Amino acid sequence: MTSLFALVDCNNFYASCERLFRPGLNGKPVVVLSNNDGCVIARSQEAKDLGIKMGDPFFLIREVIQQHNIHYFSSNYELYGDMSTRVVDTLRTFTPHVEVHSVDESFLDLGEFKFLDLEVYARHIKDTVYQNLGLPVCVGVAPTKTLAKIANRLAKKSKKADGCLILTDPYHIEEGLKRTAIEDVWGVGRQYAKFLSTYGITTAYKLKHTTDAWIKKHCSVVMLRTVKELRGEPCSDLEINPALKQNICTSRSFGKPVESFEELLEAASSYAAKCAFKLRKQKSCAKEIMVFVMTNRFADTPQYTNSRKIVLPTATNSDLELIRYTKLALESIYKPGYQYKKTGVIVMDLIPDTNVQLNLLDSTDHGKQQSLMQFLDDLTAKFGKDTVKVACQGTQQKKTWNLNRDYLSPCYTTRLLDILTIQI
DNA sequence: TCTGGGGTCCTAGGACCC
DNA sequence: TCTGGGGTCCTAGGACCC
Repeated sequence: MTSLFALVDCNNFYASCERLFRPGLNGKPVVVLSNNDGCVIARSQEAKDLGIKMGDPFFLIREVIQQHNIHYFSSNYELYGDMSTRVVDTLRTFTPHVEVHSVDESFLDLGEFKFLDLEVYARHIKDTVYQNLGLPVCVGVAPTKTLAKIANRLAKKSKKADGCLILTDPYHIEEGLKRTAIEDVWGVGRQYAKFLSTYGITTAYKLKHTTDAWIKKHCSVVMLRTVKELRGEPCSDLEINPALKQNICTSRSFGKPVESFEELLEAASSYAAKCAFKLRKQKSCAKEIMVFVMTNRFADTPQYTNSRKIVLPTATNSDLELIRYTKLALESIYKPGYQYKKTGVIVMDLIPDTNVQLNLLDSTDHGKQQSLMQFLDDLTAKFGKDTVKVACQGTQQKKTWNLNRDYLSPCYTTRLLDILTIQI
């Protein structure tokens, strides 16, 4: 009984989403920028062809952008998240066995379909997503997830494949691996690619034919799994119900440097509230909280980075509680006179919210907190985020520490309420 | 002026126990 | 003063992914 996986991957996902609602941009170069419009995180094919690289700082490529009339957007995660959900909904009409691997990639277990004409089936998936949503995807099918990744990549690159590639025939697998550079193998990062190359292992094919003993000795058990997957031996199953997160982190770089404690606290409190919201969404409570601050490592100014972890007396997912300890932590690491660039809040040691053990020395009324947060979440669901918040998150509309998002597209598919509010 | 954010998994080494 | 070895738990840090 051999296994069979499909990897469905949206092409240039963020750029494609931006283009959906601006059909005039079809065929034109488009890039999407990271938070604070810092660097390029997505490119349309035309932008790639112009030599724009992933991670290129925006300010360094301004000239190229103007010269070739490249269209650029601030990242609009509301839009991408919504489109992502719709893609997955479409994929689930093919099989319930879908692993949402990232915002633009899903694995499908096609084990039950191996007697179908896979070529036809894969193309049907691709065409259906395009018909329903207008988003182009590529489909790679193979006996393991690692091979499906490679099939998908070849499907994207090869004109002949035209977006769909079935990699099940042993001869085709070998040929595919020969055409895959070592750094393009899933699980081989920059460090290992460099290391393996020094031993002449420069392709997926050569990696596949390296002995287990050598891999174990020089690499890791993780790499060994990758090698086995290249040989067609599945080491990773579909994860349909993802495990609850073990840590949740919310952090941002500031639009402008921040010096005052008050502003830093506004930002950190907002991130703590965001963590609390994410905790409630997965029905967890945190037993520890960590707050960090850092200055701009690229700037020629005095540098300072520090963090403080606090073990909470009672596990919680309340905005108020987490903000209280965020403030304590921040007070203990804040030093005046520095230009802070970033702060963040990480909640750790998460447990199900039904397993919270009360602490006798803790005087907080947790029942009251819980109903307050439920009420707050209801308000948010009804009226949008930040309808109600804790005062130290700040009340000014435009905060100095806010993100720069100067080139934001409208949230076409969500945020109806915002649009209404503006019109009123 | 301007360089992202949010995760996972594994390993090594120290502390501690018996 | 000499002085073993194995197990567990925790933490920090590295590598990777998208």
